[in-house]
Amino acid sequence: MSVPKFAQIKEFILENIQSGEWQENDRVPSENELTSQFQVSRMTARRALCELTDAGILTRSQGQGTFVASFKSQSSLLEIKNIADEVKARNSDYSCTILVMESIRAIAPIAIALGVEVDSHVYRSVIVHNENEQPLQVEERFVNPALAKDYLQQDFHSLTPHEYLSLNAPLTEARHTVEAIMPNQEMCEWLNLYNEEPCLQVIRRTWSSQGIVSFARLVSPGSKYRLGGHLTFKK
Amino acid sequence: MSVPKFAQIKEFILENIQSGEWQENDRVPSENELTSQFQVSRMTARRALCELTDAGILTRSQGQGTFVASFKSQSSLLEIKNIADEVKARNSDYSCTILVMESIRAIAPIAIALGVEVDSHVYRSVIVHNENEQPLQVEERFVNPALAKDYLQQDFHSLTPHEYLSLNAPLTEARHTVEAIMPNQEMCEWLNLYNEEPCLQVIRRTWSSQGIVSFARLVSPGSKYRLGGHLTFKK
DNA sequence: CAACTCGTCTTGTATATACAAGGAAATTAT
DNA sequence: ATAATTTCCTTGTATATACAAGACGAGTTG
Repeated sequence: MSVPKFAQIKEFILENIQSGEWQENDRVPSENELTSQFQVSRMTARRALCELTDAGILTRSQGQGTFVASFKSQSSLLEIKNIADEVKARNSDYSCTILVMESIRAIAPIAIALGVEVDSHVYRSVIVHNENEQPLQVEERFVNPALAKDYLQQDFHSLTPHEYLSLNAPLTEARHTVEAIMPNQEMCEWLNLYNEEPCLQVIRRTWSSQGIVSFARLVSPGSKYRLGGHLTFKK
Repeated sequence: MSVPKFAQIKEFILENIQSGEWQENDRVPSENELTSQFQVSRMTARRALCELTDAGILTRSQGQGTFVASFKSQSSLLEIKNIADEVKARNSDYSCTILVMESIRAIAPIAIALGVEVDSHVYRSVIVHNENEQPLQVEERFVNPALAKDYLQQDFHSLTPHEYLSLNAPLTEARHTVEAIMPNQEMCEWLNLYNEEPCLQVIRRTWSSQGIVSFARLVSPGSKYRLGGHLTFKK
C-alpha cells in the first residue's frame, strides 16, 4: 500500500476545501458517509477527520457533525529562540557579560508582573549577550525567588538564565510582547550604541505550575537583530 | 467515565517527564508495556502516545520505540494577526485609506523577492490602516500579477489585500521577519508622525502552490502597536 | 571474520464491533 | 398549542484482532 487510505481521505477533503467546493463552516461528510464513500472502516475515516481537526483545518462537534474551520483568525507565527543557540547556529562566537546579579526590593510594576508583594525581595540580573564580542542583546530579568532560590549563585556563562529556569521550574506557559522602542542612555551604553537607533524589545513572562517564575526584557539593536518566522500550511 | 483512559495515560507520561524522572531522549514505555501496565487495549495506549507525539512532547520511530523529545530547539511563538480583525476585536473603529494602486516595473530587489523578471510589471498598493481614524499601520504590498490578475480592481475597503489574496491563491507558505526601524520621511507622513519614533516593521512573503504571491511590508509606530504571543505547554 | 537469515520487538495501518453521550428533529402526551 | 419524550444521527471512547514494515540482535552460513 503506497498511500495509506486515511491519507487519501485527507487529501480528498483538502482538495475540496482548497478548490473552494467546501467553504468555511460548510459541513463535511460524516464518518459514516466517508465510510461508505471510500469503502473503509469508520475508524479509518475517523482518523482522517481527527487529524485534520488537530491541524486546525476542521472543527468537530459531537451530535452536530464536522465542519470546515473558519480561517478568520488565521494568524501567522514567529519564533523567539534562545539567543545563545541562534548565535551558535550562525557559526559565530557566543559570549556573555554579566553586569548585574542582585537581590532588590520590588517596586510596584515589577511586583505586579511577578505576582509578589510590593517591596518583597526579588532577584535581578542583567546580562549582555555577545556575537563575536559585539553586544547583540541585553537581557534584564526579574526572578521570583520562591521558585528559583539559587538563582544568584548560578554561573550564566555556561547555562543561560532561560535554560536554568527551564530546568528548575518547568515552564507551563509563556507570554510575549514585541515592540519597537528607543533605548535610554543606560541601554545605549550596554549595547555599545554611539548613535541612537531603534531597538526591538521582547517582554517575556514565564509561568510554571507554582506561579510566575520570571519576567524578562530582551533588547536588541534594530540593525543587528530581527525575528524570523516560517509558516507552512500543511498539506 | 469521568477522565478517559487515554487521558490518564497521557497524564502519567507527562508527570514522569515534568518531574524529571524521564529525561530528554529517554525511552518511554512501549505500547505493549502500557497496555499491560494500565490494563487497556493497545489502541488506547497508542492513542496516548500518538497525541503526545503530535504535541511535540514525544518522538516515535518504527522498530525502535518512543522517546522523550528534546527541548533544545524549544522556541516560543508570536502571532501576527490580520490588522483589521485585531482592531475590531478591540471594539475600535476600523477604516483604511488607499494611497497607491498601480502597476510598476519591478526593480531588482522587488523582482527577486517576488521571483519574477527584473523590469517586468508587478502590482503595488499602499494602504494605511486606521484605528479610530488614527493611522496604525502602513501596508506596502507588491503582488505577482500572474497569480492575482484582478488585484488592482479590488475595493480594499471591504476586504483586506491579505484576505483577497488568501481567497484567490490559497496560501501554502509564509515567511516573516520583524525588525525595529526608523521610518523615513514619507513613512512619517503616512503614519502622521510629527516626532520621529521607532517603528515595528514586519516583512511578509507568501507562497501559493503556483509560486510567490506577494511581498508585503507592514510598518507600525512603536508607541501604538505591538505583537503579542501566548504559549501554553499543554498538559 | 564477514555476510546473511531469522526471530522478535517496535510502531504503522486497517477493520469490526460495542456502547456512551451530545444535538436536533419528529413524535407523543399533556 | 405547548411541553415532554422518543428516536435517530452525530461524534467520543474503548476493545480485540490482523497484518505490514522498520530496527536490531542472535545465530547461522559462507
